[in-house]
Amino acid sequence: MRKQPTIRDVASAAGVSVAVVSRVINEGTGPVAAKTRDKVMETIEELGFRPRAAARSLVSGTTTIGLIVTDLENPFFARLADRVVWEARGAGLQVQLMTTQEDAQLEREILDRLQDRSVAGIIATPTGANVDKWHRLLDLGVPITFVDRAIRDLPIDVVRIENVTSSQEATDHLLDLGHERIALISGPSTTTTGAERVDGYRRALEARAIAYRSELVHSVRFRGDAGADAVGSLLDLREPPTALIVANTAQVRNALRRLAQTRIAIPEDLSVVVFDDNPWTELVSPPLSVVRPPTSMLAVHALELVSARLRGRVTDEPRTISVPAEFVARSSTVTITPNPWRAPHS
Amino acid sequence: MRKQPTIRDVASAAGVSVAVVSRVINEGTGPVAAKTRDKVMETIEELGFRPRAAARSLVSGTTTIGLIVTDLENPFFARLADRVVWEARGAGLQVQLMTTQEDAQLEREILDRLQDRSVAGIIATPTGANVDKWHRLLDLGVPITFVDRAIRDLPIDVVRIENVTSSQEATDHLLDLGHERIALISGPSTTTTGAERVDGYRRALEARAIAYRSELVHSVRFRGDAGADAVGSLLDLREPPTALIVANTAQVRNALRRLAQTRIAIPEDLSVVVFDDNPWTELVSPPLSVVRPPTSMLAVHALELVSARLRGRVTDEPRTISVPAEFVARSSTVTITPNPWRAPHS
DNA sequence: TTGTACGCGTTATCAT
DNA sequence: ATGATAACGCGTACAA
Repeated sequence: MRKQPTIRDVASAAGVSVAVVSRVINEGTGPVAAKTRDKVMETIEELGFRPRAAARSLVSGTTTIGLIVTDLENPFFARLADRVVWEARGAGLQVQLMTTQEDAQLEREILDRLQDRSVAGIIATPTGANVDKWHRLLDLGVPITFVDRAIRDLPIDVVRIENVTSSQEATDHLLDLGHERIALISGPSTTTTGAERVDGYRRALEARAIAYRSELVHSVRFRGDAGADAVGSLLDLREPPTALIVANTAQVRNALRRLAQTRIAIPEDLSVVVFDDNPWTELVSPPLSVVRPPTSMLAVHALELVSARLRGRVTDEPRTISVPAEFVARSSTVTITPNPWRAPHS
Repeated sequence: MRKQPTIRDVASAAGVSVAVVSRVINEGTGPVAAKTRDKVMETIEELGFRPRAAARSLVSGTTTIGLIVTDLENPFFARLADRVVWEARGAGLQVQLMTTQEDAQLEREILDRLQDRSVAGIIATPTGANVDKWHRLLDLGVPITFVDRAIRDLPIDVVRIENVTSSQEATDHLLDLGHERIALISGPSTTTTGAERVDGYRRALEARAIAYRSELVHSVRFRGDAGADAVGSLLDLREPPTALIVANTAQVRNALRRLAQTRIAIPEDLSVVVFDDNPWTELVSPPLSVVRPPTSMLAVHALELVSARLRGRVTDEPRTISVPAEFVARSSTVTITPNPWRAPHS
């Protein structure tokens, strides 16, 4: 259990002053004789000296950015986090990852903690609450970028999916196949993703003059098993849907599990489209038609935004970058057929 | 862009000394009059003062532990990370998450960085390299716990799965079903998980006096598409296997994808068992028989170990905790049948 | 080119 | 109960 050598230890061991050692470490900050530098480098190596980040960030700034996602079990966020970490490395930034578990109170604590750590920037998927905390961080000059979701009236950069278009496209696909009773399971209407996907769905319907039926639309929470419940009530409908769009990434698994427990055949009885960028969606049977969120793109853009503000001027207007999601038609969606499983009801 | 208030700002605003403010913040470190404390608390609230972690950790220690996993795209690690973060919160610890991408060089950098940050402890899935760095950290008195994998001859706590038993159990299951040509795709033999799972497989075979055939065993890397390649060469065998165990968590998806691209029917042509704790394994068709790693348990134990060393005496011998994995039989494994798809070859 | 000395924000020690 | 002040480890004007 040896004590960490300090810059002073190195200095005295090398027979120079701390200033010289400092200049050797952060090359370019001042002149150092080649010979002296070699000597210093050597002793640094020998003693295994490493400048402590804490002391360093006390005088200079931090090179750590905070990354806030809801939870890592959602493959969408897992991949997002993975990409952000990777990209950050390229930019010489550390990443402090935190998860809100979709809990506003937990998010509060996280934001406090990030402030304590004096992070240089934040990339987050906000719960929607804690506007005061966001304002405080903003006020402190911390560059912030929201990913996936946004909060209204907050001057913060946003990188998002083109939700309306994506949802509309998915709905159109089903309409093209002849479906009219199309169900939608989306996120909470308080979130931008939840609301906008319902909006896109609605527009697609309107364009074909098909009535919007509220009993077919479920805006459910991300946590819990609400996706399964929604499927349940949809199937219990007197006139069940012939197609289903699961636009709530976090609830895709639950919805599918519930479907698997019934006698419903996909796609014969029910065509299904899900919002998910998960490799498993093509491994299930039948392979699922999906709206694939451009996860990597979101990560890249988000990091670019904070990174830019980190270096550049902060006077810029908040920017919003919308990335289109790709619709991938697979085998879970087919032309509407007379619904055999509805027979028993009649 | 306001500057953060310091403890001095609070002190002068409240008309007291910094010492008092400090004592108010870390209650219990010294006597403070109730009246004074209220006054100080009030100004702290008013100014929005928060003690900076950097300055704090300069004099005291850190409350941050480093968590190193290979990558977040592997659901196993994603879940592990999620649980560790959660448990850590309960213990009042922050988590600094880093990913090695299975790259030894990257791991080196990460370990350096963790040292720079003066982390209070480390939980890691080591690549197997950088023994010198681990030794240094150990030497510095940093409590370390390895999860899932271990490195020989390093006095470090380990939380692991009972690999030999798990693998043996999976193999036994297939043997019970009458299979004799059982293929195994495992991790690199340089990793404990890779080697031990082959070992368990081997023991099961020996117990039934069935010859071990090396052409049926593939120890492949975690990264890349080696799992698919392995499946390819197994199917190209003159005498293909009738059963397959994919014991390489990271390669399960690739192996299954490759399988899906062929005309092989599961389980009719090939019984399949995979090591995976992923919800999707029961959503595919047929639902897969799996060896389910007790991910949450691993996380809990790992945190307990570092947490214990953090507070307690460091003199203890390194401990190893082995957690059994649960075998879940589903529909992808059946009694061996005459192999119809082998007919064309004969 | 090199060294000295101070500041960063906090905690802890010792007087008062 | 409170206050002054010395660390903690590093960066950096400024002096030599």
